[in-house]
Formats: sequence, C-alpha cells, structure tokens
Amino acid sequence: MRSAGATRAKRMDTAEPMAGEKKSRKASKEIRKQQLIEATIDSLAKRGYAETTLANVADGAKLSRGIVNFHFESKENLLIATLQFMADEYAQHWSTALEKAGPSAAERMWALVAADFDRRMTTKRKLAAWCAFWGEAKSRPTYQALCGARDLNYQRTFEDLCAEMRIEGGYAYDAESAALAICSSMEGLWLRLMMSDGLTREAAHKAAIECIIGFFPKHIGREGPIKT
Amino acid sequence: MRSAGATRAKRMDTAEPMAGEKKSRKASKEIRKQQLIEATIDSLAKRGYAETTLANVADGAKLSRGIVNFHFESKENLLIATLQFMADEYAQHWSTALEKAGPSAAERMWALVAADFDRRMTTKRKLAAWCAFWGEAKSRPTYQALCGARDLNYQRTFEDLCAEMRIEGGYAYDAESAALAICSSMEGLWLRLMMSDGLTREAAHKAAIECIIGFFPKHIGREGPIKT
DNA sequence: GTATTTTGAATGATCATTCAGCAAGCATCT
DNA sequence: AGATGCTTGCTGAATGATCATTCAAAATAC
Repeated sequence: MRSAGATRAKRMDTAEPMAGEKKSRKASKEIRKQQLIEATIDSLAKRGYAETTLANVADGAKLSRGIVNFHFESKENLLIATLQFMADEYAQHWSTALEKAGPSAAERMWALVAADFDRRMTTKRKLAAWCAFWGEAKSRPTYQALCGARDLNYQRTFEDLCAEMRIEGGYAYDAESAALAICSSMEGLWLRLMMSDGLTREAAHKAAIECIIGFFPKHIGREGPIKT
Repeated sequence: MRSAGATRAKRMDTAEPMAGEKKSRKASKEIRKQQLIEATIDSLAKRGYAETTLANVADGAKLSRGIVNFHFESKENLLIATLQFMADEYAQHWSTALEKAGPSAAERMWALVAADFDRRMTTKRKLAAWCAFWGEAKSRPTYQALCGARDLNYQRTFEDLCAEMRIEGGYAYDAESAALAICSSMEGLWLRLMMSDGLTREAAHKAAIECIIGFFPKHIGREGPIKT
C-alpha cells in the first residue's frame, strides 16, 4: 500500500489550485467522495455487487480501510451515492443531447437514441455497474426508486415524441406501446453489450435505429431523421 | 421450524408412487435437490443475490442448515444448478411453443413472442431470479456462459425467421439487426416487468407485438400472423 | 443388521463498523 | 518568521456479526 504522503501529494497535484480557505477543504471532501464512488463503480464492474467489499473499494482508491465509513457512514450509503451519481450523469447526458437536437420530433428522437449509445455511456465498466444494481433492485426499494427515476422522465419524453410523430404520420399503434418497446429495446441492448463480447456498440446502435425506423418509417431513415 | 417427519410426509404425498426399490432412493434425491432449487429461486426473488444465504434456502425448504452442502457440496454449485434449471426450463418452453406453431415464419415468430410472455414464464419470482443472475453474470464466467447459452439458439432461430420474412417481404434492413432489436426488446421488457409494478404482462406483450409489426408489416398484424 | 439421509452445533473465514491515535491544514499569537 | 493550539482528514488494528462449511450423532430407509 502507498503511504499517506504519496496519496496526498497526488491529490494536491490534480485538485484545484485552492483559492479560498474554506473552499479548499470542502472541495477536498467532495473530491474524495467522488474518488470513492469511482472506485466503487470499478469494483462493481470487476467483481459484481455481491463480491464488492469496502476493502476492495478502499484499495481501489489507494486509501485505507476505514475511509468509506468516514465519508459515507455505511456501505449502503456509498452504494446509494454511487447509483445516484450514475443516474444523475445519465439524466444529464440525455438532457443535454435533447437540448442540442433540432426542433422536430424525429430529430429529437434520433438524438436521444444516439445519446444512449454514446461511447461515454456504453463503457463496459458503466454497463456492468448498472446491471449490478438492476440485479439487486427488485429486493431493495431504494435502488428500485433510483433506477425507476432514471426512466420516468426519459420514458415520458419518449412517449411525447412518439405521440407527436404518430399523429403526424397516422401510425396505427398507441404511443405508449411504441415508447415502451423502443425504450425496452435499448435497455435490452445495453444488457447484451455488457454480457456478450461479440456485440459492438455500433451494431447495437444500428439495431436500435432499425427499431425506430420500424415504428416511424415516414419520419426516420437509416441515415437520420427525414427532413420534410 | 417444522419437524422432519412432517416434511417427509408432505414429500411422499406429492412425489411419485415409488415403484422400484433403487429408483425410489434416487428419485428422493432428485426431488430433494429440486426442492432446494425452488427454495433458492424464492430467496433470489425475495432477497436478491447478495442477501441469499444457505440458511435462507434451507429455511425456505423447511430443512436443516447443513442440507445444501450435503446435496450440492457448495453454495456455488447450488446457484449454478439453479441457473441451469431455469435455462433448461426456458429453452424447453420456447422449443415446445415452436413445435406447436404453424409452418410459416410469421406464425412461428408470433408463437415465440407469445411464449416469452406466457404467464408461466413472467412470474415476478422467475423474472427476479433471472435478473439476479444477470447482475452477477459479468463477473462470473459460469453464469455468463449459462445466460449466453440461453440466447444462442433462441437468437439464431429468431435470425432465421427474420431472414425468411425479409426475403419474402423485401424489407430493407438486415436480418441480424432485426433479430437483435426484437430479442433485446423482449429482454428489456422482462426487466421492466420485474422492476416496475405499473407494467402488466399484457401491456408488455402488446409492446413486443408492435415491435415485430414494425419490422414485418406484411407478415404480422395486431391480431396475429397474416395468412396469405 | 447396514447404508443413506438429515440434523444442528461447532469452526473458521470474511467483512462492515468502530475508534483511538496520528498527520496535515490553518489561524492566532509572539 | 516561528511557535502553539485547534479542526479536519485519515489510518489501521480491534471488534463483533454473519455466514459457508464440516462433521459427529441421530433418524430413517432398506
């Protein structure tokens, strides 16, 4: 194990220049928390939920054993904070993509799908961490709530887009079913990206695009949203 | 805890009539193993993977603490046997559905999708158990292999059906992407069935049907495969 | 009778949590 | 500037709880 001095030196290298007096302390605390969350994601990806121990996390962060309980009070709190972080990051990511997209429903849906298969989101590491939480969500209300909140806005946004295109295109199905099928498909593709080594991010993205083309053939083509 | 006598009496009620002398012993062993596997699925569904202990399983089966190690040697063996059992059952289920289906690709696909949302397969109990294993599959090669084997034949069958209809209908996409999108969608729907209380089996099945209609509009309609 | 199955207490390993003590940052005083 | 004391952050050994596994003895089947 590394000495405390080395660790601290490293932190000071990477941390901000410490302008204010109170700020530097607070920043340090947040940075340390984030460091532990990243180490938790690493361990979840490497060892899975059941085999992730506080010792693993601490070792991964190159810190001592008691550190997690000092910053998070308990293992459960650490895991909740980790899931919270991933959920926030995910929401932030697709929200930003939506803002940057064009005004039409087709453009917005295309952007949402692209965001879901963005290289930054589909790391094996993050997919595995998501999946670890999914596996435990059934029996843990807190995880279920956080995983569910991930969807709630996303799915509603998706439903609105589906409804808009449905009316424009005169499609026969109902918007809820379409949104459900498409969102589920993307989640299932995430699952497979994580599980099998044979599937690439690009192939998964392509499959998702075929899926939305199936639902909105007048609005979306293989090359992108269809301009009218 | 119940007495051993009561348990055994119950087993003899439900077990086969015990014809041969050697056979009855062997049967008893298999029955006891199955009983423990069922208790494991119960515990996975109720408590999740991480919190499932051998004591839970034994209590659930109304048997004593050491029983699992006697029949399965280790906790790991029990879990592998449980996953194996679920995988076999699943494969058996869709294979049977496929055999019973009509000869056309559309009929066969309709039957496969219906099988996936059959009441017997989409119990919260079983979905939760599947999901518990998915969550650990990333870091456990044995689980990964068993979960993957689940797909291998299924997906290949699906790809063949997609390819057949694609040629008949002159659809523009490639069969692999279509099969991937549809299979993933169904897996994602399973995930959601397990997670959220708001989604019903029927709604999930409907969404899956809309998905395949999108891919094969000339072959499949909302009421079933389209006869030509 | 012997062989098989089951029990449940004992064992030892793993792990989360605690906490007394150490180190570093920071302000105040000389 | 250097010394002093206070606060915050961190360490790692100790603690106690949980749990898989073992096994001697008991129960049951044959």
